[in-house]
Amino acid sequence: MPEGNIIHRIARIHRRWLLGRDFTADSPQGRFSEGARHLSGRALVSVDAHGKHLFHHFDGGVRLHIHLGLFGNLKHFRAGAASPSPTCRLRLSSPHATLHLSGPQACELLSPETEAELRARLGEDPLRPDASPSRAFTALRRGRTPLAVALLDQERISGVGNILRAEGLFLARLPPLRPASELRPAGFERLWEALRSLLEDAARDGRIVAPHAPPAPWEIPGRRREDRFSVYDRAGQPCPRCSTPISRRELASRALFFCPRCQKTPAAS
DNA sequence: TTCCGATGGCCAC
DNA sequence: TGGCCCTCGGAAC
Repeated sequence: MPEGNIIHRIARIHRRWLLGRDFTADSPQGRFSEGARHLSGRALVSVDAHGKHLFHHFDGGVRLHIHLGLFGNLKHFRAGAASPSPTCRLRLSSPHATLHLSGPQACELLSPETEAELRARLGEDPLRPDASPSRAFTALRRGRTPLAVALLDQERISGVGNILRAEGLFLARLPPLRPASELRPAGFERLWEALRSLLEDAARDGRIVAPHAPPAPWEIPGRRREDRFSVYDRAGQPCPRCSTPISRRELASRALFFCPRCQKTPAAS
């Protein structure tokens, strides 16, 4: 269940282990049988992540686009693969590794033109080396929509989901409900750096961990997932900076978490 | 065993 | 704005 960090992590793993390998493809679930036939027998040429989207290019110019959505899951097996679940949409197998994709929002083959159109609509991705903070700043400030809503708009900035939005705004001490147009350069710089470093750490470690979180390991009894976060999913619990109870509210049908005190003013400065 | 919510996003109204 | 899609882990019985 992915924000951009997971997508980049997957892309890095695939680049390291799978580039140049020949794959056979099938669709145990049957919903991607036609596409799998086109992929089968081809070598993986490149893997790219942009925001929450994955682009795998195979030889012969075959392009696979994957978007995991809310439920999608991509498993890797470097040796003996488990048998695929009945919902496995796409299985890619080589002697070196096997991938099982289930529950994706998108799993499709794209023409070069369609892929270009899709990518042109995506905003700056803080994890991409070609990301332009100044373009992101301009895109984010467009209109009077609340900053917290603008952050989830993948056409402005891509890769940020509901957890990173909450944690990023908290780290940058920005008021989530202020109009995005009021965001000042200093506030944006704090936000961009917060998102970039949260994403980078999470892409490396495989999960989002806020700087205020207690030290790992996370698997010890009694510890809950939300202990990794500063504000996300922590309504009513004390803010790690000022001990004010964390607020939760519904915004555009997504839950928003923030500290009502230290994310108040000095506004978007 | 059942049920519900979730790190997303599309489409119709 | 609401409905819908897709899957699954953990909470609730």
